[in-house]
Amino acid sequence: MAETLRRAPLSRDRILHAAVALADEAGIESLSMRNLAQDLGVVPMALYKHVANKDELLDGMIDVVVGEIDPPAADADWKHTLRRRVLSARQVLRRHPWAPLAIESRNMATPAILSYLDSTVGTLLAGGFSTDLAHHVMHAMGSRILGFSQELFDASRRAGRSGGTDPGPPAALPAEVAARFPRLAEIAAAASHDDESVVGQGCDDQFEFEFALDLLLDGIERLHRQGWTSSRRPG
Amino acid sequence: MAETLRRAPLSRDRILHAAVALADEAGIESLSMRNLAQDLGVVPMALYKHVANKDELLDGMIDVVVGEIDPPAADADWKHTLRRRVLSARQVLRRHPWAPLAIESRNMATPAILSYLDSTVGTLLAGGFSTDLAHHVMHAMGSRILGFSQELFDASRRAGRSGGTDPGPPAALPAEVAARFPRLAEIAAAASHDDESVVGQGCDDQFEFEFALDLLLDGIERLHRQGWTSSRRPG
DNA sequence: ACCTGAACACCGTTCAAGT
DNA sequence: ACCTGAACACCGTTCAAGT
Repeated sequence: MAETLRRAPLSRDRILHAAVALADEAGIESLSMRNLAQDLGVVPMALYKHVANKDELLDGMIDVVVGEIDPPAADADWKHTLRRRVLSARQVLRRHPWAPLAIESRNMATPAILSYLDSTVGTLLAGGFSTDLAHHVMHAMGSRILGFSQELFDASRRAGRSGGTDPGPPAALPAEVAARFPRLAEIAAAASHDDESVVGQGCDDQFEFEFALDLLLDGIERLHRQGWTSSRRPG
Repeated sequence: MAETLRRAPLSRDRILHAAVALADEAGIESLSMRNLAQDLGVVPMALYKHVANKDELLDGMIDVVVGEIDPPAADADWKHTLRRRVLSARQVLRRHPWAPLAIESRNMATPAILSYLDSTVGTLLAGGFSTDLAHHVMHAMGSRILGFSQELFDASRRAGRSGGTDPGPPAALPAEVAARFPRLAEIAAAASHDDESVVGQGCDDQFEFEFALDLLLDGIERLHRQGWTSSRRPG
């Protein structure tokens, strides 16, 4: 009897939150129906009463994450509203690092994502954007609108960990890599930008994210001011 | 004897190209060591003489794909050189639609990717960029520098396929989705932009990709002309 | 020494047997 | 009617047996 009372009765919501917690703590590769069931103190097949299959479980997890993003503050202009919301999305994704890949690997937009995108479009239209420009802007922002960093370049920092020990901080690039790719090494060495006290710390992710975000937002603002339409390319 | 002569002897190269072909044709989810071995007319364990494990196989496949990207043409200015190369990368990825997710899911940059990034940095530095600006530009371009479309928004087009039959073209959004997300429907309806003959065709992926690419390149060009440094934010 | 079949430790999911 | 253990059809990879 103690075993059956140990936890609240199973529900879709409890399953989804347990799955998110498992992915957060152990990584998405540890998320199996069997592991999840064990975490919940339940037999694996019990999960299938609440989620149809693993894909639907992942969709539900994505909706949980997207639901954590702050709603748009309606008191500011479109640019600040959008900027704040994207940065909020980024903070959410930092708590759930598995989410970007999970979202990209699903081939269907979930209701929560559609709702998020819809209200973002609303921000643009309320800011006076034509439907035409709003459309292209949504494409141009791409997954960055959900806070994705999509740091391909970040991978170069991890490029050296082939050998055994991993001593010290990831300062610049390993010597062998730096020798083969000298120009990568050159800009990596510039990574300790205006923060003087931080040397060989690697990149400031928040700075890089805002740099790219503002580059896009400023360009979008310029097109908007110029009354851009499809017949004229940006520039 | 006929069986043993049926194919060329196994090699790492032959394995990698067979794996790329399998992923291209049947999808990355069909790529298993067992399926790949069968395609090659070989016992599964034979593969392990040439690749250490499946992760190394994926790394090798990524290098094959990245190797198909045109080298930079050295005769133009940085902007056109970069633009052409990114568009070349995009064409390559369109032939290998599994590659973006595969690249993002690997946590280590492969030699071919590092080489690609290194020569791209070289283009920027040769164009007179400071190492500082070149560094942030690489981050801002992100995976788009490898031709990634990262069309999150594209997913909304596929949002309606829950029911059974799938009749006709994906014209705008399904009625139920359009009703719940009216502003998404509004900009989706604007998708048939200046091409008058195409109605309800969905988005022009190439147009959207170049729109975003040029938005970034134009913004980058502006910063470069202004002699941007870390102490001043873009804008 | 080389190759390879069987085996191991997992998966997601089906299905029939048990209550 | 509901729940669930065993089973099925897969994985990637180890390992020992066979040549």
